[in-house]
Amino acid sequence: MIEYSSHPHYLIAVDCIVFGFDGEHLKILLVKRNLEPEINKWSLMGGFVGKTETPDDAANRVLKKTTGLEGVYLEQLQIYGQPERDPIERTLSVGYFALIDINKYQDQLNDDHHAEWFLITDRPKLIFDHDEMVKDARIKLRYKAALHPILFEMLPKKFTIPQLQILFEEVNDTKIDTRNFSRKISSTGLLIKLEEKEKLGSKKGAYYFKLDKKKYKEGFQAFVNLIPRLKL
Amino acid sequence: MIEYSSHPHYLIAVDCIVFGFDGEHLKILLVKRNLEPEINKWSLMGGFVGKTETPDDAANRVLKKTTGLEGVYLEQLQIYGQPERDPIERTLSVGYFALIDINKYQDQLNDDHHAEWFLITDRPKLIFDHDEMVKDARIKLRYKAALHPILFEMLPKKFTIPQLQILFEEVNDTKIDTRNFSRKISSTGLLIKLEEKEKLGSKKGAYYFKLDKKKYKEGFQAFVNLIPRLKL
DNA sequence: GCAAAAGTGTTTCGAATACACCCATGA
DNA sequence: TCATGGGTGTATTCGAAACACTTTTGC
Repeated sequence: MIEYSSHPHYLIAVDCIVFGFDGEHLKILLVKRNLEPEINKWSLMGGFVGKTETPDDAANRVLKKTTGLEGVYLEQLQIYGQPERDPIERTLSVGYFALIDINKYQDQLNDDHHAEWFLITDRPKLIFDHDEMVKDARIKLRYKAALHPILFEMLPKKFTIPQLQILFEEVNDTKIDTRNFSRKISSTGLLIKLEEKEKLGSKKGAYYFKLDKKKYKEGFQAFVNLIPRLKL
Repeated sequence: MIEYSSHPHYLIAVDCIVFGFDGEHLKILLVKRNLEPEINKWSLMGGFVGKTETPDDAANRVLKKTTGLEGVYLEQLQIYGQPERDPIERTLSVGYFALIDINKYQDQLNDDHHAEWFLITDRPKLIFDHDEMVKDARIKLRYKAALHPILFEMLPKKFTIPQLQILFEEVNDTKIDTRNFSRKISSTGLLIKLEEKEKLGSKKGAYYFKLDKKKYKEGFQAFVNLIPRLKL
């Protein structure tokens, strides 16, 4: 029988950076690690890739198990493979980032899984190389969001233009001109204006919009250039 | 002692898609696989990730060993992890793509390593999921090259604007207006015009240019929008 | 009536495009 | 002298950016 005899074998893990938006700030979801080493330290949600799974499968499974989320936006970041990144045993980890609507899942999260949201700008130190992963994920999110309308994945079904703008500003760490922003967003044709108004954020109230799902799918691959000027 | 007892371990490989440009066409470098299974079939250059290596290290090593190339542009593509992608034993592979100047290395390649260049548009069927990797690499190359000046990595030290334009056209599978292209390229400030002319391609001859290395490094992260209109 | 946020319109500027002719040279 | 590819200039269009006022309504 043929075999790749002498080559070493390693554990393969996945780690998920979950981004969310609460209407004001960009946040990430963290859990307290439940195994040694580094037990009870803050960590990304991770798990090992099973025998019959692809890394994508594993990431989806881990996400479902730790957070109850299913069918969310999930994208591969890169592989992390420093030989000593896990002190116990060599483990290569495939980083993923996910985008979710915080509000939709908040209840289950707090109750069932001991996961907690942190401001992206004010989060605890994480185990292993997870801080590096978060940093990379943030850069990639920014990069991607500058060209593709993925940020809608973090908003509820109904949302207002001001909310959307704050999200863009958070992700890109910048201020955007209200008038130019709303014109640009309108020109994408991705939004459908609703009758209803949101009245919590202001006296006047802001109209709700929803995504035009069909156009969203069609236009997803198109470059849209949504950010005034991408600063790196 | 702590251990991650029961989780499965796998082989980790790297596979390199090497792009080159011969002045007329975009090409990729392939080798005949020298081990079972699929021995003597065309394949990407690959190898296993050693105990003390990162995947990046392994990719560089493989590239050096099979082609003699060192210090070339190398970027991680993604991980390929279908459980059955290698029929012998589960192996996850990290795909990389490299950009090199064909002419610089052509001699060593043919003599030492049995590697061969193929037109990207006319290449043999590859083993395992390598065709998928090539397809993905091409898309990523196009995407990246639309925003970053990476294509210079495939040109010799001295090159002409017409050569550069052909390269852009090949990568993007499109035709570009000569006048607009040269203006756009000039406006980047990345090129330095030389006295010397290239006389092989035409009677009149075309001026050689070289890269302004300093500006290239500075401007690498900046978006430059080098392609007239990116068609997806 | 006033504070606070929402919503909208115009002008300016620069980049992208479309387009056509002259130049230099070897054959 | 002519065929071949190299090199350049201009007008137009479109999108990006800068900029300020009016509207609504809860308090």
